[in-house]
Amino acid sequence: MKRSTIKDVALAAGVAVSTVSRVINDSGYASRESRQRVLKAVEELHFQPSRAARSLATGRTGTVALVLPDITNPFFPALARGVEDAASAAGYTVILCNTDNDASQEAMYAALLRQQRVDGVVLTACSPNNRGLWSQMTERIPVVLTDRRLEGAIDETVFVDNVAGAYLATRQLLELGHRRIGLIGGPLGLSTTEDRQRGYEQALREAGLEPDETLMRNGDFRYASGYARMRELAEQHVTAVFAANDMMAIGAIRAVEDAGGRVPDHIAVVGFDDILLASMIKPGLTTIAQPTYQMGVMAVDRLLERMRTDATGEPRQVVLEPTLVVRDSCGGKGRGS
Amino acid sequence: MKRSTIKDVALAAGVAVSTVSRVINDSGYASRESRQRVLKAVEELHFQPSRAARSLATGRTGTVALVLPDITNPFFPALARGVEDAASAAGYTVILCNTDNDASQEAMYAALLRQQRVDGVVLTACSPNNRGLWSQMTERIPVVLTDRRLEGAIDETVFVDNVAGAYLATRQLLELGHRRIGLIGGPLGLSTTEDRQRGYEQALREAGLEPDETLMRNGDFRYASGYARMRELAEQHVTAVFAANDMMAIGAIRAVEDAGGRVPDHIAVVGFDDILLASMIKPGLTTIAQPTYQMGVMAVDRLLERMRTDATGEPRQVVLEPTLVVRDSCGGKGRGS
DNA sequence: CCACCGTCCGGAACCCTTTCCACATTCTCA
DNA sequence: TGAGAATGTGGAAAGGGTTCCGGACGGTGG
Repeated sequence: MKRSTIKDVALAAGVAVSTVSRVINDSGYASRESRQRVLKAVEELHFQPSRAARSLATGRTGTVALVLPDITNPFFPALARGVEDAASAAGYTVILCNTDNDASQEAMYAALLRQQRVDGVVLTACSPNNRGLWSQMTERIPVVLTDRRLEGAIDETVFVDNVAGAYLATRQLLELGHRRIGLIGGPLGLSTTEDRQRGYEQALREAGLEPDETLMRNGDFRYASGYARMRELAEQHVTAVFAANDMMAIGAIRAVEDAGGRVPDHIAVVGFDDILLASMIKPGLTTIAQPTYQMGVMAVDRLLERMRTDATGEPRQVVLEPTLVVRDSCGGKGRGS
Repeated sequence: MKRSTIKDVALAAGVAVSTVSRVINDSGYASRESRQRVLKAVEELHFQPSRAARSLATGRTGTVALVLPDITNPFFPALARGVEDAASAAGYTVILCNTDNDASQEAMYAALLRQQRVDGVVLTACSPNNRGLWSQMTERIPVVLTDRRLEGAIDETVFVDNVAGAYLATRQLLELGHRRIGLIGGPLGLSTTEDRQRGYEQALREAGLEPDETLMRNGDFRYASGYARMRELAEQHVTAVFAANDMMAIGAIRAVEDAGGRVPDHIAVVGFDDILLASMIKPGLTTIAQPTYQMGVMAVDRLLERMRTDATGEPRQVVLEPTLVVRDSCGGKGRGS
């Protein structure tokens, strides 16, 4: 049994294809009479318009791409849900692209998406390397950045104020009396890494402390690197650590415990992201909460806006406010979940 | 600057469109001479064939859908990576569909995917309710099930032997001397729930114990339900618990600790899945490892196979073997990571 | 020398829908 | 009542590829 086309419907309903098209798209005129006949035929024939044909005719695909480093990193699923829910509510389909933190993989996807003619892209770039590619893409297809900036390429962005977040985290530790506070930063070259480091330094300076290079290390946002950097920092006799994301913070906690120490008694830890995990581990992780899901939703909102207006209008930077969530890992007054 | 089409290329290369098509698809004959001219023109004009037009002409979209309950559940990202890597390697694009454990949402996606004319679907069904819909879809589009069965609808499946896994988990606890072993099962109606319960009961019976209804509870695979069920089971004086997934197991551990108990000293816990988290928490979670990533890869393999052969040939059931990973949460000999 | 085959290539039909245009009918209001 | 608007409809072009078909050409074997 072949799939029925708009022609079959037209035939069955005794009208022209153009009339059928008008009815199912609710555009232009159609009498009560023919509308009903068409609807009935559609029903009977189980007609489903072909997306491909429609795309070809309209030049729009009803598809947006979500490009991110690795969905396996617990930060991204929440973002993905936000993107998908918002896109799906607006009638769009989401295609998933994991770049695996690999610039060439990312470049491959960029090419693919051009060919696919996706209507928009939500991008968390894995490195600045493909700046050219993406900025070139923006000329045709709206792109909005989440989580990270991509300097000099795309200015349509949605993310939290990372400087402020890191500042909050560090100040929390300072207020608890810590003076030797280590930093486990993210990978070099990412705006998030830089911003969070800046917030950290800013808080220190404000407290009259000079940032100390020997207390600052860079990880790769993964558990194992948090664990390893913590070991190194322990030797520097830090009493507290701010980790640039929760996975590394959790790694750090485990490193302290494995070395026979206790968190927060011997070393206090604060993270960044507030992934689900943060409240499940023991001690509960004090961290900077990002409205991650919301970020995904807003990214799509901006995308839809730009798609509607044909990408005219100034790019906009949406900045969300991070908040401090106090749990047990930093000690002091905190006694949260 | 408009996008260039195959016609532009043909013009630039001084050949017919059909020749261009033959060259870029590497099908049919083309002389060295014209091949080079075409390739040069493609290069110069930055020609990218339109996916939509191609789909329309060939009837294939180069797209597979990944339908799952919720990417936010840490089990699924690994699966998703497997699916995406395999699909992408084969030149396919993955579209992401979160059903949010909602049958009507799932039905909505089923309809959408029909319209999209995806070439295949990797499905983790959220309930048996849409059995009809999916089995109907299978007539046109290959569907392979992962993680869960969908009785009487689709027989092309890839997942682990859940009975064996649960059996392993329970036997581990039995061998450590436990006799009052609680079960925190999954939601009713899922094959995984049933199978894991069966494996649990089987191990008990084999040890001469009769499964005790009062020690068996059902959760929803989420942390909070693990926590809550554990509280109930504690009142039944269990000395060990097998939770049907890791998230609930972690909830259970936390419940024990919050009640002042210790894991595994007072109550031993074994989970199922071996999500990344399992090795990061303290105590390390003893659990049944599933080759989740691999599952995704194999699902796509099966899909491609069925797509190639036009879905003829008997559906196949791929059964992967789960393995026991011993860490700290069950006590005894285990001293893993 | 002729028949046939393999190679090469262009023309045109086809995939399915949207949309523009033209025409016909009915309404509305001066 | 008649002009012009509003409404309803069908035909056909357009969108960008793939693929079938048939013709041209050169080589090979009988």
